[in-house]
Amino acid sequence: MKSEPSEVSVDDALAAPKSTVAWTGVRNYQARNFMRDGMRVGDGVLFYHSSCAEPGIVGIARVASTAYADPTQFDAKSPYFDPKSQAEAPRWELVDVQVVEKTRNLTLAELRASADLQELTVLKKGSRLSITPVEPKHWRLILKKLGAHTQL
DNA sequence: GCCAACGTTGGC
DNA sequence: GCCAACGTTGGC
Repeated sequence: MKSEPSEVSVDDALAAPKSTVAWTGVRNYQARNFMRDGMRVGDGVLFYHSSCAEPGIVGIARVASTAYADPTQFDAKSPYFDPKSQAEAPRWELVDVQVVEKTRNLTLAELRASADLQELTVLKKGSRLSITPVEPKHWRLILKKLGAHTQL
């Protein structure tokens, strides 16, 4: 899951109550569907910093809730406000994400240089989605490269 | 700031 | 349903 550190960094998430943040602001249907249909409480998450000096995976997290309506879509003052979304039929949903471990920055350059990660969705050409699935084999490889203590 | 590679919108 | 125009993402 990508986050711009200027918005919410892994340190911001760690500093939040229970190291948990609501993953607000996803405004892409495919990414929303991954959260709504593809995630279960306890699933592992790779916390990725994007649009910054050194993009890369900076932490391990877990899905901490099932999907629910993203409140920012109804907040006229929020940059994520969606005037077309109706309270009875919210367009946008989110999950809570709990950081389990802050890791070193496994940089995008390092990911791209890894022969065994070439099929990772987020590395594919044209991949812009802020949320992409990770195959179990890639998950294991990445945790190893991160030197993670966590086993999820 | 540039720009490739998307996704969305809306006229027809 | 088509598709041009526009908007966004995100690395560089």
